[in-house]
Amino acid sequence: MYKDIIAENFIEEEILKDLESGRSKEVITRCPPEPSGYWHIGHCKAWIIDFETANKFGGYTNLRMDDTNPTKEDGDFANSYVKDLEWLGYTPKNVIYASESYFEKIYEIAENMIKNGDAYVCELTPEEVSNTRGTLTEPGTNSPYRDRPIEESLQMFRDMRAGKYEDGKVTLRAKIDMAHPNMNMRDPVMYRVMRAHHYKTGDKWCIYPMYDFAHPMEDALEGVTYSLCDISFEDHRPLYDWFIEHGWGKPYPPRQIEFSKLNLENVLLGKRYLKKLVNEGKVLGWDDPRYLTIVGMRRRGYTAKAIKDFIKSLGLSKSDSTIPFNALEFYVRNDLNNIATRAMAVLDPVKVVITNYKGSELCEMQNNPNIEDAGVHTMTFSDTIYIDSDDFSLNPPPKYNRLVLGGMVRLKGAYIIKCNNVVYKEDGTIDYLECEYIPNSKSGNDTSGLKVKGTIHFVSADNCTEVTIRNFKNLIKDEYLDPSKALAEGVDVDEILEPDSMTESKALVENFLTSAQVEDKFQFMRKGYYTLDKDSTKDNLIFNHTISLKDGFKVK
RNA sequence: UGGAGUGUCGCCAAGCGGUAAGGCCCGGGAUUCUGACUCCCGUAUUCGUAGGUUCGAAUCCUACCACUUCAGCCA
Repeated sequence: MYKDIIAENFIEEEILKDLESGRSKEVITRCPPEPSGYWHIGHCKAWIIDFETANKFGGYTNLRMDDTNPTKEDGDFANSYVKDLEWLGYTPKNVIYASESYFEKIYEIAENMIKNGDAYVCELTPEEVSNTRGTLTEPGTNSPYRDRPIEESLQMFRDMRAGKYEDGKVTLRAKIDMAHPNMNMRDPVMYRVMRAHHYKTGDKWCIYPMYDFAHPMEDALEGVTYSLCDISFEDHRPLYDWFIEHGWGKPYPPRQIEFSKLNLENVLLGKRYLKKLVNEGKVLGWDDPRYLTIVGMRRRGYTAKAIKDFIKSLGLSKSDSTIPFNALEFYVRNDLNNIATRAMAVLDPVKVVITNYKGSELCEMQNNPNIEDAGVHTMTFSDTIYIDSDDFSLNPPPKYNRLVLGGMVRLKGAYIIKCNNVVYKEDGTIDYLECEYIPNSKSGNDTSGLKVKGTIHFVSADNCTEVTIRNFKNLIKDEYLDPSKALAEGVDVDEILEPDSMTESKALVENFLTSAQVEDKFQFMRKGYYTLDKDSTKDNLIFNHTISLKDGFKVK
């Protein structure tokens, strides 16, 4: 059944080899978040790989909360993952809480390992453990408790569970090799004493397994065959394999394979920094449209398809890479172009009076010219309209084919107009433009024979509503390609933040937009893509500027 | 002489001994009632460096160089 599968990346190649050699029989993966923060685009890469890989080989993926540290976790996060995954279009086969499903079994495995002489209870303090670990170039030294009798360790471990030791006093350690060149193999801690209320298991446990021990056991107990993770766990693989061998020891063991993580230029992803900005009120929340969290991107107007297409376009490798932000934007525009409803919106209005026209009439407007059956909606053309200020110029640059004094331009979906006069206010600014329309030039019925170079958008005074637009710039100043690194090096948060990265402005939009629902996506013609924000009220619609259209017009 | 990993176009990335895919970005052109979309065309004599093996190497061998990463009772 896998014979006709063609591997498209190194992970799939490895899987294929395993399947052929009989090392594994099926492809079951897991997406294992620790419920301690919101997901961002970096996590997305991992989840996409987990789901797409399993799916390709006819397997499945579980969502498993890797909740082994109660001091950092919260059930609300766990719930958010289920929602995020659903939005991304992935359905986990099972939603599992490691604490709830595996803690008892992992404990049993630990006892067995003690009995087999593979683990011992150590009474070194955290500081002593650290001091005896050695350095990158020097071996560590054995714990004085390393060779205590098995029976003694077993009893002490049971006492640990029974709550007879204070937090931090004792640990269960794997007996491996304190001189191992890989620091992870120098008798790593398997269990620590920690009295903290767990969001799932409450106060049932006062000892909790460490990630390095718990993860492989969870994978094995769950039947996961491929534990795909980012490259930072590469050094842990020997330990993963050691625990599988000494703690599990059954056929078809799970295999960990690592891939490089996603880095984006100029984007802040560090959990603690995102949290800091949220707490200090510098952003709207975890779902701030400037954040690359799943909820943030969603609120901004990015689509799940765009995010997935982007990540898939990157390919899969183990080399360090940092992707320019515009690579993501390409896929956002691409998808939005296909699904966004077209609408007219004037962001900076200039009033235009059509001197040879009275009243109003309806015009048809395609909802989406790229989709055959997207239908049309009507808008009105009348004697008073608004156009955008940058579509009119008194001193036009070369090749400017919008409206100029004495020139003609087409109003998208309506008539060709000619500007005859500019009426000024007392302060010298433009009050309004006097234009004439060409009667037989209506879109769809144009018999004027006129050819105009430009087409601009407009909104009719009798058919428009004022709305609020939220405009975004990158949260981080351009010069900080790696903001997390800058922060880690001590640069102040306020220094790396782009001032005024979110601004509000007003716009005049077609009336039909008043029936838009939150997250509905529109293309404001010739401007960009906008999404209705959840902060909208009946009287004040707020549109988030998702992304601009590409602008091929270059002055000079 | 700690360990592990990575080095192919500005950014990603195929390539798996037979003579450098593709995408993004960029440049040029066509089309256009969105200066969008779409469509053409262009962009590495060269694969971290130096040797070697071979009829033939980005692919094999040797050495070197650069970068990333690991010393939580975090995950």
